[in-house]
Amino acid sequence: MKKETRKQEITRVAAKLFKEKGYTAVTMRDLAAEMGIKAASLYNHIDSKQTILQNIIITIAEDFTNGMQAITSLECSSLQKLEKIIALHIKIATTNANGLAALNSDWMHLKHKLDYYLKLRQDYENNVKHIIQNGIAKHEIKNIDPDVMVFSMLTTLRSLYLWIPKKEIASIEDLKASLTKILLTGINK
Amino acid sequence: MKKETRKQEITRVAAKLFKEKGYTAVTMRDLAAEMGIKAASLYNHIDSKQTILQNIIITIAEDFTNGMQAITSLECSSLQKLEKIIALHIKIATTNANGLAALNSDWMHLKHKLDYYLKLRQDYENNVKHIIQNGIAKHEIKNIDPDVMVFSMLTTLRSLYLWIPKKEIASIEDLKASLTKILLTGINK
DNA sequence: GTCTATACCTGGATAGAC
DNA sequence: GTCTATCCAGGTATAGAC
Repeated sequence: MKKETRKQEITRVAAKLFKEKGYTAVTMRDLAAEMGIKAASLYNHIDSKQTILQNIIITIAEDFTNGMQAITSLECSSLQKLEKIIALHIKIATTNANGLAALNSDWMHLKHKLDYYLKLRQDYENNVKHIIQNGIAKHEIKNIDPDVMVFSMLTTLRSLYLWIPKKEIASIEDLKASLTKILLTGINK
Repeated sequence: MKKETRKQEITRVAAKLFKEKGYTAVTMRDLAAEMGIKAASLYNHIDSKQTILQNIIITIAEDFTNGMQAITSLECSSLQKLEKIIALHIKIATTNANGLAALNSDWMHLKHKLDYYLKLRQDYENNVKHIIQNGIAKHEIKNIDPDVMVFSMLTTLRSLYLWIPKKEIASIEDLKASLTKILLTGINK
């Protein structure tokens, strides 16, 4: 593990504050105080508040895109692919819960890269939908409105960042098992 | 339907803007412009930006609390109660999607009533959990970690406001049916 | 009920010393 | 790499005329 650069440290601390109060409500003075320095000093390491947000969000969005690319190229059933998607979300939520919060709550405050983000997000959703549609066609998945399935599954997975930090590390595997059961087989006995 | 007061109109328009940009990013000038008046004029009808947020959030939180109270006092199975909860969320999301957005994204910016809101929210979650635990005890519901079930179900339902405005009014009943199937019986055939 | 004018404060960001 | 000092834009809110 390489030593964290000052820029990375700022990005990490910013993500934590963004999660607590939201991008707009966090001031550069707040961020500086949390780092133990003055606001002006931040600008030796970063260009602007906006680029901090950009770095946080785009990094994660690309992580999801890469993860999805790996999954779609797998030779396996639709249900197995959905399982891999659940695992992908759990992994990213475990690694970077604060960044995910910013992605989920503050993406609309992106400036230059807003369109790029929206495209990555749309592509990702389309991929999930295609997997589900394939599963329906192959009679692996119940014939329910695929849009509702995508919505239900992705909103749960996208909210994991709210929840995972409260769990013990050891129980992440349990969470994965429970969540897979709930999302893929339902709770009705 | 009574005619909307100016205060109600401000609250409604504010909720719409809060949904788009978040509470902190919306200025009183933005709100005034959307109303076609000047910022100073708003203060003849409302006390502060903060009380607008408060009115939006607390009204909805109390709607949920009242709805839950009605459900818990019903004499029916746990699954039927969960179905009623789904219906409650769909109803409120249909009636007031913008207000729900503020509740979900901006509750942390409440000042005086933050603790009150958090209590209502916690009580609500506890009620859902008890219903599920009862269902497990009576073998109506699979024996999966009830916390994960509550999380999965409520995060989906809490996000409905993002989704319902995109649907046709006529398809709300379809949505309810699909969502009930997905949340209560899963998608695995 | 809305306006203009304005008070007062806090935000992001820069300049230049150390 | 961090500091102090500062700029200036834009925020909430009030006073008082119409």
